[in-house]
Amino acid sequence: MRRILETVYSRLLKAYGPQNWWPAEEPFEVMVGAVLTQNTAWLNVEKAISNLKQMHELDAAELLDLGDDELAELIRPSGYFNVKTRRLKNLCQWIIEAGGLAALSGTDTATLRESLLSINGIGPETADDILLYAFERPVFVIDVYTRRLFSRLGLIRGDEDYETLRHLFESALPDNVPLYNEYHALIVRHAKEKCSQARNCRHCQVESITVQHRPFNAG
DNA sequence: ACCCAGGGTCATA
DNA sequence: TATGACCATGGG
Repeated sequence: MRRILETVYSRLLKAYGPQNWWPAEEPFEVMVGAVLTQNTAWLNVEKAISNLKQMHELDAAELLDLGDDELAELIRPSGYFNVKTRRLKNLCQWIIEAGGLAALSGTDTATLRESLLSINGIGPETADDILLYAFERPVFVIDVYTRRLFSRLGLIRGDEDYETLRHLFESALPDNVPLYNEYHALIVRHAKEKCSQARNCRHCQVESITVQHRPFNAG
């Protein structure tokens, strides 16, 4: 498994180059973006974050001071604005109660993950985006693109539990934050690629991998 | 005019 | 446990 995952990674990297995620300037902006991008095109999230940054310093206390209607209006372009207003405030409240991001950065990864998941509106994927891209913890993010790519390659079925897949990838790969960072970013980059139907497009360079069966006498 | 995008929660069976 | 409804904008 490890071998094939490294092969896929190297092909992705060769096809698309480093993606240098997350597209944000600071950890709190990563966290906000992770909530706003739930089932939403990133382009719309950029508009919402741009609105927030124009009107306010981007920090938890500042967002909590906004009225719900005011915050909702600012993040309107990202869709689900009423739901996301609640979720953002839940996240901000959690940060404040914990004593800020600096205090949270001292928490071990498993505890931090459980704590994030206890926030209403933060599910496994959003939590892992935050853990990996804001707190720089070695957590492999599972999303629909990950399921789609690796089920196409015949490595998974695609409908496994989130935790099942996360553990599969994390146990097959070394704990390596830059690797997990780049891997997930490349999967998303790859998913946006439209296959031109022409042979040798970048999409097919990645997905045409043949899964090698281990010879019977190889141990 | 349609379709879906870097999900998650809640109610129901 | 497992489906289904719901949230909502903007780009292709």
